[in-house]
Amino acid sequence: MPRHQNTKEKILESALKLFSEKGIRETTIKDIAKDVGITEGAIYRHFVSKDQIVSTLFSTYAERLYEELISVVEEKTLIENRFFKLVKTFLNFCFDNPQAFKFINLFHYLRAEEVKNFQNLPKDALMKFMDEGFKKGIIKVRRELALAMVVGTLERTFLLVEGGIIEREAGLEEELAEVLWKAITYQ
Amino acid sequence: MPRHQNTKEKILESALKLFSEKGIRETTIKDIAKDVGITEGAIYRHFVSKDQIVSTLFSTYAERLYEELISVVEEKTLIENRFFKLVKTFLNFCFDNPQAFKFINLFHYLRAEEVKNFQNLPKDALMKFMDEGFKKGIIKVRRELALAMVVGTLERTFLLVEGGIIEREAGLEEELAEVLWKAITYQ
Amino acid sequence: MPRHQNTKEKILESALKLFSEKGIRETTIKDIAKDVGITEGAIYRHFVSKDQIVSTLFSTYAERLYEELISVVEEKTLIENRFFKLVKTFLNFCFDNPQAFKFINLFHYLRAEEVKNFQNLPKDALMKFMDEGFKKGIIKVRRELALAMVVGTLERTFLLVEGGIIEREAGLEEELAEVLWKAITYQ
Amino acid sequence: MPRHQNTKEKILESALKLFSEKGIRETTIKDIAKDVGITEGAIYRHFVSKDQIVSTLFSTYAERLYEELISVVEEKTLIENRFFKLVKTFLNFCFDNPQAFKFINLFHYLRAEEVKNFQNLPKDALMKFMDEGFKKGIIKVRRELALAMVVGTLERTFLLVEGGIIEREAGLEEELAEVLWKAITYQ
DNA sequence: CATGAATGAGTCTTCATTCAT
DNA sequence: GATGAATGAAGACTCATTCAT
Repeated sequence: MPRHQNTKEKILESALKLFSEKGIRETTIKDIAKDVGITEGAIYRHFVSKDQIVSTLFSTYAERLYEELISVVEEKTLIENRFFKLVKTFLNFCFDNPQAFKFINLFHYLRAEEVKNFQNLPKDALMKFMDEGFKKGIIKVRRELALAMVVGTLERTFLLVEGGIIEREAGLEEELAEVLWKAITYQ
Repeated sequence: MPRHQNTKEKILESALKLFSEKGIRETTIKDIAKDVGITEGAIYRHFVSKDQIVSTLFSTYAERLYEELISVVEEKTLIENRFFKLVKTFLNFCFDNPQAFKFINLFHYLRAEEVKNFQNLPKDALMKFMDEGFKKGIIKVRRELALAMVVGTLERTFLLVEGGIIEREAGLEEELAEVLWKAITYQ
Repeated sequence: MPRHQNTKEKILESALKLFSEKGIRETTIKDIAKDVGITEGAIYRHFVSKDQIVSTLFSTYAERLYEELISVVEEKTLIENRFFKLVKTFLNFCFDNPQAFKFINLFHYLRAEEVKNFQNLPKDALMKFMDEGFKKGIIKVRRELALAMVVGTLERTFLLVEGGIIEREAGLEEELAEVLWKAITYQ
Repeated sequence: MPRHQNTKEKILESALKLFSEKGIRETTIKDIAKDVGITEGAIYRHFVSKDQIVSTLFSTYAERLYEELISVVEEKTLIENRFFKLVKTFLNFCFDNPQAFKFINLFHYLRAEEVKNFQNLPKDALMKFMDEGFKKGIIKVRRELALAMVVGTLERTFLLVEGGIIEREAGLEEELAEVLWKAITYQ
């Protein structure tokens, strides 16, 4: 009868892994419990419901990505430098937390309405950046399209890397950042 | 949009609607039957299982989009013209069949492994195009990144339109096509 | 695989029996299903929840007793005759539906608050009678106490018969009616 | 009403309150522990099981009421006086320990069989009294019915007071005692 | 004595699927 | 082809009880 010190963390970890691999509904509490190495009932000492686990994961990781992005956006450096750093930060987050990133996307698909209840979403940070660039006349494409382009490209790149179609090699971030920067700032 | 030809079609139509709105697992056979206006048992006259409905929907729509794209790719016209037409075709498909497009994406998230069993996926058509453009030296960005950029941008644009963040106005397709074309062909 | 014509009735019957014998919470859906001869899932084709079974039983029997009592109360006969008939009706109901009567009492103990949502409760019929008798000056004890006396005595008599302490012999109703009538109409 | 002497007493107090308010099965060990201000495990330092708490409460209060009643029954005073005192004692117990009285009744409904294992139940004291009165020719109604009448009336009066239908005013006991005494001793 | 995490056996409920009609 | 009652295998959640600390 093991007594873990950090069961709550382990539950979140296992849940994230399973949710991102199989889907939320298709992952059972039993699956999670088994992965953690405890019994189903024990889960409920740490979370009141499966849904709370789901919400906790979403808000945790969505906010974490937002924080990382917004701190770059708010740096007092040249906008172009910040853009390059932003792309790097975004992709690093994806590759460092592939399960979290997939889960965030899945959550958006399955709980579109619920997403609106959360604040500080990653796209808010990026939108702020596009806003600034557009107002300063540096970004030429209107900010919504610039957002779609940057987020869409980075997200799809990540998925293609995951799918084995793109190889993750050094310099990928710079390559993408450069292409994207030109794309949104062309004269 | 076909109108209630026969029961089998109606089932697929209702299922697609519900799957895209609520998710696959969260839509029951009863939900579908009720939406069609028949009873649960009747569904099984037309499909051997819920899973068959899911697979049928995926292959139908993934293939339909592929067909539309490949027919443009294989046209004997100037590559730039084909690119503009490709963007238009892709976005038209999304906006004409938003449920189908959302469902295809959802399927990719929940059944990543299964997707590999299908042939003629939309990305294959686009990949073929990028391949040609890259070999001809017109597309400068390597084809995988060009694919990520185009697909990602278009997909994300659709989602932002759905989310009410981008407005769908006339000229949107041209605007995007232009930006994307420049982005992947910059010298 | 038997197909019953009146499964819903059988469920109510089995549930009433088990609830009155063991209590509501201590009777499981499985117990009921087993008693009916079906599986647990089948219960839910007829009732949306266990609670609906409970409520249905309460309202059915509470109302049935009320109907029987009120029809006597509203007869156009001598008040004393009506009283005798009322006692007989009440006891007959108890002895004919001992499970229902026990269940009604149990429900009162466990769901006191919920009882207030129901209309046409047995006590309302009796209260109406006491009211009339008191206003006419025939019943001397104030109506609330008369109600307590009559209901309390009859209920307790039933329970003592059930417990084997009182024997249910012919004339019991008249004996009780006589004593109670004297008790509430003494000069 | 004793005030928090020791943990064991506090547990019994909280359990009695919760059982009478919500029911036995619907009150959890955690509920009790929280009400006492300790944790679940601590309960088991004082009682081997939830059931032991239940039994302890029943025997404690059933016996307490029995003791109070029997001591009146066995007084060497005029039978009529003792009857009046008996009614007062019974009602006082109800009003002073409403939770205990409700719990005793609930226990009777849910554990009818088990009740037979207990000795010195309240009704035994009253039965002894009725027996004496009947043998002496003072009580004219046979003792079982007299018991049903007295217990039923008092119990129902208590419940109607609890339900807000009868007001508990000074003299209520005498009023009831008088009516009941006449009822069981009429010529 | 007390804590509270964990167990494990339920309990209610859901739902894809079957099948008698 | 259609119906809808029934099955049966989960699934989420509960809770009395145990036990390491």
